[in-house]
Amino acid sequence: MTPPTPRQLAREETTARIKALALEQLASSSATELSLRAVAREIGVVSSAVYRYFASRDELLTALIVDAYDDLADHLERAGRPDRRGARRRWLEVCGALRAWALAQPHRFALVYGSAIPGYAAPATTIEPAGRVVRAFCVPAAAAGEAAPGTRGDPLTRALTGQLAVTAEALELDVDAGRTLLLVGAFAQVVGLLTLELNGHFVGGFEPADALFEALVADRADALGL
Amino acid sequence: MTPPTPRQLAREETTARIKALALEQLASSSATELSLRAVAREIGVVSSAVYRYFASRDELLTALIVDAYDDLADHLERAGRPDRRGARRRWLEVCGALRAWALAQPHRFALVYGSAIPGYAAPATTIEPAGRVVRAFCVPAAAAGEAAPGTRGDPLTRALTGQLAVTAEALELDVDAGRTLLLVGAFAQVVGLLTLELNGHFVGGFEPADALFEALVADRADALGL
DNA sequence: CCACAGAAGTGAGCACCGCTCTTGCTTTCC
DNA sequence: GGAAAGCAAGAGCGGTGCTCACTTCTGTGG
Repeated sequence: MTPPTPRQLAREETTARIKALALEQLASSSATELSLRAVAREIGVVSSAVYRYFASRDELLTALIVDAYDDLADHLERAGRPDRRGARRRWLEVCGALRAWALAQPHRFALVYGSAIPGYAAPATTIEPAGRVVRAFCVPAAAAGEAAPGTRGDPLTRALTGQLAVTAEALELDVDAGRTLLLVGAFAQVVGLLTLELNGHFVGGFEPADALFEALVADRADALGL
Repeated sequence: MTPPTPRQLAREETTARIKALALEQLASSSATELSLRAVAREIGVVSSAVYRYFASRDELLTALIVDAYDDLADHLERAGRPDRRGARRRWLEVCGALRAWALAQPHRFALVYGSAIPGYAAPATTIEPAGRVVRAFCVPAAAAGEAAPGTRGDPLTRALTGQLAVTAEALELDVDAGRTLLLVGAFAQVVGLLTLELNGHFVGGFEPADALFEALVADRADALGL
């Protein structure tokens, strides 16, 4: 392994600067308003120079998305790390961490869980870090507890059971189909709540939405037998 | 009431044409890509002429959003209209109608429940039709059934109970706090599921997501005592 | 040590965008 | 019939993403 040349170092630093500046700009506007030209202007370089680092605006966006997934996964893993707290407590805190992260940087949440950018098709690069997030979300709730969805005795269809098994497998989670179903449902609920909250659908009703969020998360913890 | 002059008629027709074309364009790209100029080009008019009908791009978007809410609310109301079907069946069909609507016109779903457009702040005009939607979602589940969230005996906080009551009041629903909580949770879950599904987060896991959706909705129906 | 390949940065340019403003034409209303 | 209001046109401003031919810089191998 040859040591990195100064040039490589410079390149990495410039790349990081571009990403940081882009993120900053994103924070004060929105995904649509990310302007390569503005970023270039701010790092004191002509717009076309940025294309040495990112082939297109979409590629920059993708880099930011991957970073966001990774950062979020880190947060969740930290909040859910195994320790003396009980499983319920840990899971509740993971949910809280997810909301805190989303509230602190709504633009990043929108980037990963908001509506798709124009023609933008998420490249395969993003699916692994995206998986890390939902894995971190599920882990504390996977270990302990007995529970099954209350599907009034209707057994899950074979197809669904299969999909659930595949998903659990892909996330390296050792949980049965019923529990996986509940976990996916809980994740969707949290994403939905945050989507609604961040987009102002709760204005006039739930503001702040802290209590609402906590009550619903507690309800899901109960259902999961935590 | 004087009869509408030809000019007024023409104006309405042009307005409708603009909206229709804009929607069409939206369907094949995304909210970001709605171009006033392209719309103008397509109806065979110079770009500045469109500003006689909508003061800005945002105003056009707002009009489309209101239309979308109204259309969705119509669909849900139709799916949930009281009849010989039981409450459970009706509510399940409302959920199904919501998903069907979203799958059939993902761009419109993104418009109303996706991440906020750039600097766009939803004007007050949108909150009433938005309310219609969630009301239609709740109505079939409001009437019958006994159920409470499984918050392990922890009573809801006073603040939350208040918020829930205000919300139920605003939606003209006669339901207690616990039930309102579950309904809001169910709505968030459905929105979350659709957000994830439409943005490709289920690729490789749940595809199609029909069975997943149905199982989770059935689970919520159980919790609601339907 | 220094020439030279390749990387980094430049600047002009293309086609597009939202939006404004002036300038005429047409319809409505008194 | 004439004034007022509505409508469309077209030029223009400042912005966007992206390309390309060009120069400047720099690290390395002979």
